[in-house]
Amino acid sequence: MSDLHEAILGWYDAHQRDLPWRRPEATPWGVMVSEFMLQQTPVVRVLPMWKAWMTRWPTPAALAAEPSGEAVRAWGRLGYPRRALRLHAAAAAIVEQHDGAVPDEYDDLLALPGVGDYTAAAVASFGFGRRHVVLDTNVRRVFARLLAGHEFPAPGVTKAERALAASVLPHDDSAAVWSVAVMELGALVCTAVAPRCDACPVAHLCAWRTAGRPTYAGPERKVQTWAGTDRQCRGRLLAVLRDADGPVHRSALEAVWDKPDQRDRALRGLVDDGLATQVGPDSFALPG
DNA sequence: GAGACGTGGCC
DNA sequence: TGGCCAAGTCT
Repeated sequence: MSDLHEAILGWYDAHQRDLPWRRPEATPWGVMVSEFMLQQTPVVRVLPMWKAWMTRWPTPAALAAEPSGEAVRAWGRLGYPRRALRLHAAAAAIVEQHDGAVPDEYDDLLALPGVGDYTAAAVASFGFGRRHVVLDTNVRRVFARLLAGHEFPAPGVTKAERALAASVLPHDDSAAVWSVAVMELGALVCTAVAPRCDACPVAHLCAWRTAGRPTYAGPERKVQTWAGTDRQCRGRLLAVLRDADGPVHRSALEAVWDKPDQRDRALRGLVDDGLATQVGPDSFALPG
């Protein structure tokens, strides 16, 4: 094992967080649910939701047996509620196509709704111990700095970047732990803002640090807009549906957004996306 | 490949 | 205070 691997695996062994989906008793389904919830969402906000979901829906079949609207409701304020819809659809596909067992093959995982390259690789690795390159925002940033000497990776994953990550992926059964260890290093030490190089186990090997931590010079990174957007409007409307016991009247939706055109557009969008249904001339609800 | 898609916390 | 950021996916 190289210095690089020994340093990062050793650091992980000593400093990893105790997260329930990483425990030995965690099931592949538990891993999969955690990966959906963790997409673009901090661990601290996922923890309570994951526990609630695993208690209520300990298997794909349990989730698939309920209406998709219940998944959306139980998603609460985690954000990106289409993830709840897709996780529900993925559970249904697992029941129908895989006898209720989360598939262990990358290609089978990738075919599920809401599962892209990252999630397929993560579930195969962390749920089944298989060997895959796992590229999330943490891993990409760690390798950009450590191996390429850049503060941040390029906006999109490049072939060279994937090849570089593959070149350091262990060939033995430590590959999955290696991937989660690099992710953890990115989450706790090699952070986007104010990285803690003084606490980094591979600072002595880091190309970015050796180069004097040059500031990012690549293409401008996209900034999310928020206030006043359709996205904010959708969030307001869906919150009303989610917090209601049954169908709500149009007036209850009108009360939370004062621009009629935008409100109507957002509501149509929610219906088109399957996050809401119109159940009467002027009433709406979560999908059944 | 750019843009849409939630939410909340931090410095 | 508000821009930035958090284990991405889909179109």
